[in-house]
Amino acid sequence: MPVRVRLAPSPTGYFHVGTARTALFNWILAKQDPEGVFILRVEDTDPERNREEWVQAIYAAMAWLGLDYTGPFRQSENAPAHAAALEALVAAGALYYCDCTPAEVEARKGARATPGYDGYCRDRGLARNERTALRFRTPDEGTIVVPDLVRGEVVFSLSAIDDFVVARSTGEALYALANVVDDRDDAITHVVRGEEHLANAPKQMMLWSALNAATGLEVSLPVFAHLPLLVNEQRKKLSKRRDPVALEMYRDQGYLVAAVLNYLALLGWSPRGDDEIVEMDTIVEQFRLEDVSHSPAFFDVKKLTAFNGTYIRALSPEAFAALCRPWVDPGEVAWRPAGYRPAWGVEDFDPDLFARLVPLIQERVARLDEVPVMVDFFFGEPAHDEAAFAKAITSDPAAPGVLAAALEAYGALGDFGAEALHAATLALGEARGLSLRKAQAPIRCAVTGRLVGPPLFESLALLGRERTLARLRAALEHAA
RNA sequence: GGUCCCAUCGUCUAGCGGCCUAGGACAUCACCCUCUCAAGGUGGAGGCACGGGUUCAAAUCCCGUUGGGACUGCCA
Repeated sequence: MPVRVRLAPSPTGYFHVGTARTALFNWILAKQDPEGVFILRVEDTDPERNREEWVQAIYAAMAWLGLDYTGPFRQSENAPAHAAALEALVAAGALYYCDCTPAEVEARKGARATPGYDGYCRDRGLARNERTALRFRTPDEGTIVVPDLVRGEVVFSLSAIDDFVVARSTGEALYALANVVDDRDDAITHVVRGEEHLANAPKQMMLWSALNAATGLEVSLPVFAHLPLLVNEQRKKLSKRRDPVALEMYRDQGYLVAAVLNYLALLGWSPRGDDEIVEMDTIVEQFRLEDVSHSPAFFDVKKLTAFNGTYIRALSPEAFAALCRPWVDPGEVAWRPAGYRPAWGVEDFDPDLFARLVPLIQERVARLDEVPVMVDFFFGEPAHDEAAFAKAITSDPAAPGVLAAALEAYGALGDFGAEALHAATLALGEARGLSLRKAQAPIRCAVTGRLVGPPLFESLALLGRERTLARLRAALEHAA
């Protein structure tokens, strides 16, 4: 039987990195089977919380990740099937109407050892009205075994599972029911999702069987796989409210999709051998649900960033330059990080110059959003960082002499190349008893506005004699 | 409270009874390289939560303790 898996996110907020990992694992499973199918099904059955912009965010995130799927489908599209399932289940006596308000249920809970709904309306024989929700009648004793490819067989005690609601008093199906009906209709073979859903599995299995019985169908149950949670430093489940979980944010910061995917794959799983930087083909080849870790994983941005740096350095200069465009080219680009515009204008940007800058910066950034500050002095006047200026120039008694000497030596250079600049600077430093390290500091600050940056002499050569000398002069004046 | 899950360096993990004086990666420290910053190279520090079993032999199996976590909605 071909693998049929699905991602079933609800459009109630940013696309979560945890959702991305779940998507990846599902996608891998489908890829491993020549006939495998990966479905994207947006679970939009809660009109109170869903927003159209969030469903668009799901599509955008999946597109960025490059995980191809069948769909997208929306759970709301299958509403007729949900209604039919409800009807069949009622007819079969698997469901009953309940008019208890949440407050009443809460009140009766009291100090009972097993809270939750107490089955008050089970045998009241209520008819449907505008105040009745539909509950599923669950067995009071016994156990149910959830087959889980990650954890083995998980045994649940039925006494702790209360009669849960499957339809609102408005008649609309709730997640509990809709999810099962959709999985059945989509012929899902493996339900692969986060561990927070583990407790839902026995309910879904019972519903699935009841549905088969009520409809005379014999659709086989899916097998489950509950992935370890992604947690924050406090070891709490990553939350949309307090943790940086929006996938979009990582894209905005200049993380490469390949790096993100590679890192995500390592959360709960690991490739054979000592290399953690691996191609997706290798991951698809080696991945097994049985090998997935059982314990929660901390989403470590530092490690992700290190991976990203590795991926950036592995890029061809051309590919790197192309990926940098949203951050450096003020002209028309297809996409730009939220809230970001280059600090320089279209007329100041020179793509050819940027191409020549690439070798100087590619190995110096771990994220694409670090690029602008490395190259800004090429496309505009250096930012006036007074703290840097004070440190490298004002507070250094030798600085004015160095700048003046550089002005003279650089002006006299026949060839304004990096090597010549290097030699000239070395010489003017030696003349003052300064190491190159000391001598380059005020020059770097005068020309780039910063204490750190790409290699100085290559930068000066690319900047050109005229602009270099102008900035040296300006710094000298500013210092005086 | 109840149900369920989990437990190897700070972090992510390898380990599936002897190959383990526990391997790798990120982070960290030192040194080398060096015009700043990186990158790169070399080396170091750092872990099997605890207590009982089982076994000739346990990080690996069993039980318990402790500690984390998820779920417990007319949300998904």
